[in-house]
Amino acid sequence: MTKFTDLKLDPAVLRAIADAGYETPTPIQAGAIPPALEGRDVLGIAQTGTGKTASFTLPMVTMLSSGRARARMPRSLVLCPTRELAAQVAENFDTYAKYTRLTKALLIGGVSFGEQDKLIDRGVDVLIATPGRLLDHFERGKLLLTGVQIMVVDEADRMLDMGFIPDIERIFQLTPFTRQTLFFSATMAPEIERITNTFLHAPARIEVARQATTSETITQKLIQITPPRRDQSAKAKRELLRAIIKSEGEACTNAIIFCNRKTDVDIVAKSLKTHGFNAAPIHGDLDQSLRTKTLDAFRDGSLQLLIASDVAARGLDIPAVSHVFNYDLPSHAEDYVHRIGRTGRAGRLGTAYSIGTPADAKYLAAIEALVKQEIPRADPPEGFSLSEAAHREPRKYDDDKGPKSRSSRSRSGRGRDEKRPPREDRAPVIVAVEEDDSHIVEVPEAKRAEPRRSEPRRNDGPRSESHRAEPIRPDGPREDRRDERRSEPYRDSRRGRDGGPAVVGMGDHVPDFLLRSFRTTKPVIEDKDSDEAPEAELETPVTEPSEG
DNA sequence: AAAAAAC
Repeated sequence: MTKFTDLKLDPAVLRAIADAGYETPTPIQAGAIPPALEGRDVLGIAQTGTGKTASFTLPMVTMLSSGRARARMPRSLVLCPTRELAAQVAENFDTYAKYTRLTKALLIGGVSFGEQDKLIDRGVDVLIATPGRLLDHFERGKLLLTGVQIMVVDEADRMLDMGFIPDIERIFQLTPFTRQTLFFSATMAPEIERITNTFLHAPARIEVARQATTSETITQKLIQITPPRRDQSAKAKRELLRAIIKSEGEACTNAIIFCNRKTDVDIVAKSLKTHGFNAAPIHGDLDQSLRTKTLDAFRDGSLQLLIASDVAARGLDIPAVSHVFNYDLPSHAEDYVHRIGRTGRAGRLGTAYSIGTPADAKYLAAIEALVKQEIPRADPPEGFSLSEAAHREPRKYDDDKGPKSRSSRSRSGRGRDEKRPPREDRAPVIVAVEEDDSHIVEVPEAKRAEPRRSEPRRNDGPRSESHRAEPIRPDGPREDRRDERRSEPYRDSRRGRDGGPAVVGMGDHVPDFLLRSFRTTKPVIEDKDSDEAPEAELETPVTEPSEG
């Protein structure tokens, strides 16, 4: 098995890796580092949690260790979709560049320009940025990108979701043609494919899925309630959430509670605090310094419950949490996987509860279609009852629609499916979860991937016509390069079966834990009479959001 | 029904 020491990394980097306690690269690292060190472009198709960050950090530190930065001309550039991810990449550089003299700057929004300007002026080897702030600096004339030798795009598909692609294209065009590009995405949506065809040159393509093992340690439960009135739904969900947290007792050492909307993040956080829980919100509308502080508190254990939007669903380096709660079922099915993947890491046990209401039926269907598994149903904690006349048994609404929840629930998956099939360009079913991104994880040989089968694609036709935004490159017209790519051993697996060992990974692998049948377990209630509630619960209801 | 990111 390959060791880091076999990878031609700089001795200073190897020392830092050894200090961090790692010996064996993950599949994405083993696949991406050698071509990166040869100066080739890399297209890494990998999820968070595969050791992706180190797969570009390590070769970058190695390649940049000779040479020196000039004022305002960074030698390399890493683009990340969120501020937290960018900060995390920066920490990664600190870890692996500690025995070198490389300098770095973190350019993210929400913090003042002054410090960032100073660093840029002095000259940095590595610039880590979110696209908006980077372009902001550029437009202010503080930054030259013509010295960029290596450019990394991290989580490209998320950039796509967030509408960053025009910015990314622009940034590509501001950097020299001769740069080396390391490009990472969890999926290859057509738009992503277009970008890579346009800006990557004969990339080595490495594809891996997350390791399945630790997912086996996640117990999933879905608790469905049907509030009698729609405008009571939020309140009922908060009550249920509290009841679940209490029923878990000591087992819940720390948890992330995901909501779909920022307003709900605030409301739920406030509600939990009011009821005496140690809780704090995090989402994109909060001040950056508060975001950082909250995350730090959660990491060091002084904060027990983190209520989060999907800003925290992916990529964030958060220590293993005992529980994940989906206050809302996510509207993007893949986010379910990302969210519950925040628990059950590193072989520890984790529990993921989701709260469902009739309004979430189509989200639930999409999630279960994606993971090809029913989420095990569970009853609300014993003793839980909705306030007012709410019942947990689904019952009909007062309008003339009739009863709809119970019978439609189990079937809704299939039925919905036909109407709205999962988009083809979505992720292949890559599910599972495990170590955080910033660590290098040892993957047992047995867990390594089988080669991905090439999958039939329906329309390969006119797509290539859309590559008109082609920059002029010194190395000749587009056709030439396309031919070159065709003879490339690492080329796109979908275009040929004889590509050799190009693809490493388990892209279509469905982890065992999703295929085995679940036992529906009832929450264990130790003390049946535990009605005792913090006094706050009785007196301070949280203001109901105006709904509808 | 949304989140994220620039001021």
